[in-house]
Amino acid sequence: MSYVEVDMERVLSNELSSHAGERVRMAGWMHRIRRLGSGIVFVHLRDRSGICQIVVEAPGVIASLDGLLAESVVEVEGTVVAEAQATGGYEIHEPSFTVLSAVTDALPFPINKPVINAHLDTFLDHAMIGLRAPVKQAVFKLSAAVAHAFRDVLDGKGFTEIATPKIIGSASESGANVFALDYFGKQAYLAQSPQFYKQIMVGVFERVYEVAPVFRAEPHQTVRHLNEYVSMDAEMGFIQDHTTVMTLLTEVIRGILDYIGSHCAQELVLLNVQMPLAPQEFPRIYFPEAQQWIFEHHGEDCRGEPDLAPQHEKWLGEWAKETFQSDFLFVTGYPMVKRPFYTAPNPDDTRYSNSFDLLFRGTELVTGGQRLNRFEDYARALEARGMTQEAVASYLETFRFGMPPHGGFAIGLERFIMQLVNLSNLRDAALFPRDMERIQP
RNA sequence: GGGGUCGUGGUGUAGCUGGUCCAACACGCUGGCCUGUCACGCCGGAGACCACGGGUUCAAAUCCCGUCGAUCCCGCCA
Repeated sequence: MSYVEVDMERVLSNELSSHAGERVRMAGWMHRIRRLGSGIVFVHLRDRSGICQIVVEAPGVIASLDGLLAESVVEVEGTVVAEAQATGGYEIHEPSFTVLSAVTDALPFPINKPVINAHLDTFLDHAMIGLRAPVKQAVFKLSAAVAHAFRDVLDGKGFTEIATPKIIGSASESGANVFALDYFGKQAYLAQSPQFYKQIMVGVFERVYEVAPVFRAEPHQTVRHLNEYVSMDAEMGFIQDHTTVMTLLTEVIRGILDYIGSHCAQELVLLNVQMPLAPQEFPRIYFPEAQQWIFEHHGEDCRGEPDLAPQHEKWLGEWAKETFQSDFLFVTGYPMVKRPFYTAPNPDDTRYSNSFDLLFRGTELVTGGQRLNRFEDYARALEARGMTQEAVASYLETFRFGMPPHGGFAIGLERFIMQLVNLSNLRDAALFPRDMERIQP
C-alpha cells in the first residue's frame, strides 16, 4: 500500500529562501491582486505559513487571472528569485496558474487590510471568512499555543490528560446555571465545569488536566462573558494546601508565557502584544485585606461584601503592577459563603476559604483552591447548605474510599488571550462565540 | 433581570439645533490609464426607498412614540 505524500512537493511561502533559483510548486489563496497595468500584476499568495509575492508579466498569464477576486484559490508554478524589493527578500517569477476555486463575488468586507473594518457583530456574521485575515489568524494561533503550552508544562510535571463527559445527569455543583437538554427522554445537562470528574480522577492518576469547553447558562451581556468557553483545568493530589496549587499555577502561567515568547514571535509582533510582567512569585493579598486596601485607597467600602466587583479587581490589578511589577495578582481566602460546597475552609478562620482567584491585568483569569478530601467534611458541608447526598452520590463515593488532600484550578482560555492581546471583547478571542443572542455561525 | 447608547450603499463613518441631502467621504466592486507595487497611484461608474411602523410639520435621515435589531454597563460568573 502506498500513500500520497502529504505535502506533495509543495513549497510554502516561508520556505522560499531555501529554494532560490528553483522552479517550485505552491498553492494558496490570492490574498491580494495588484493589477498595475497591462504589463505587470502582483499576486500576494497566502498559505498556512504566511504570504509571498508572485510577479506576473507574461500577457497570457495576466489574462488567465482576469475576473478573479481576492480569496480565489490557486496552484502556482514558478521560479524563486531573490529580490531586494520584495518583502521577505524572495518572490516568484514566471509563474503559471491553475485555478482551484475561483472567487467572483466581492467579500462581505476586505480582509487583506492591516485593520479589519467591520463591527464585531458584522464580523461574527461572516467569521467564516473574516478569520482568514492574518490578524485574526494570529489570535487563534496564540490561543492554540497557549493550550499546547498548558499541556506541555503539566505533562512535564507528571499530569495525565483526561476527557470528561460534557453531557451530565445531575446539575448540582456551583452557583452557575446549566443548560438542560433532552437525552433520549431523560433530563440531562451540559457540564458547566469538569470539577467533579477531575477530582474523581485525582483518585486515579493523582494529577490530571483537561482542556475542554464548559457551558454556562448565565444571562450575562458583557465583554468578558461567553456561554461556552474553553476551560483549562488542572487538579492534583497530595498538596499542603491551596498555596501548593498557587505555586503550580504560577509555574504553568510562566511556562505558557515562556513558550509563546519563544514560539510565537510573529503573532506577538503582528498583534502588538505587550508581554505580561510575571515575576517568579506572583504577589498575593488576603481577601479581607484587599477590601481594606480598596477602602483606604479608593474610598469605597466593600468590607464585609462576599465578593469583589469588576472595578475592585481593576484597582487591585493596577496596584499589583505599580507595587510589585506584576500583571498577575493572587487574591486568596474568598469567603466560604461565595464558594462551592467542596471548597476547603481556612483552618485558622473558617469564615474564609483556602481558595484563590488569579487576576490578570485586573480581570479574573483563574479560580482555584484546596478541596475537601474527607467524606465526613463533605457530609457536613452538604448539610450546612441544605443539599442532599443523593444528588451527588457517585461523586461522594470517591471520598469514602480514600482521597488525598487535593486542589486545582481552571484557567479561562479566551480570558487569557483577551488580556494578553488586550482585546476589547472576549468574543474576539473565540472562533465562533456563543452568547445569549448568537448561536450562528 | 435592571440601566445607558446606537441603527445611513457590501463594509466603516459624516450628516442628525428640520428645507440648500433625488444624501457625503473612505474601503470594497466596476470601466479606463500606469512594468516594481506591497494600506500602490490617477480619471470615470454602479450601488442606500437613511432598520421597520406610526405621528408632528407646508417640509423628516434629522423631532416624537412604538417595534425589531445591535452594543455597552451593573448583577451573576471564568
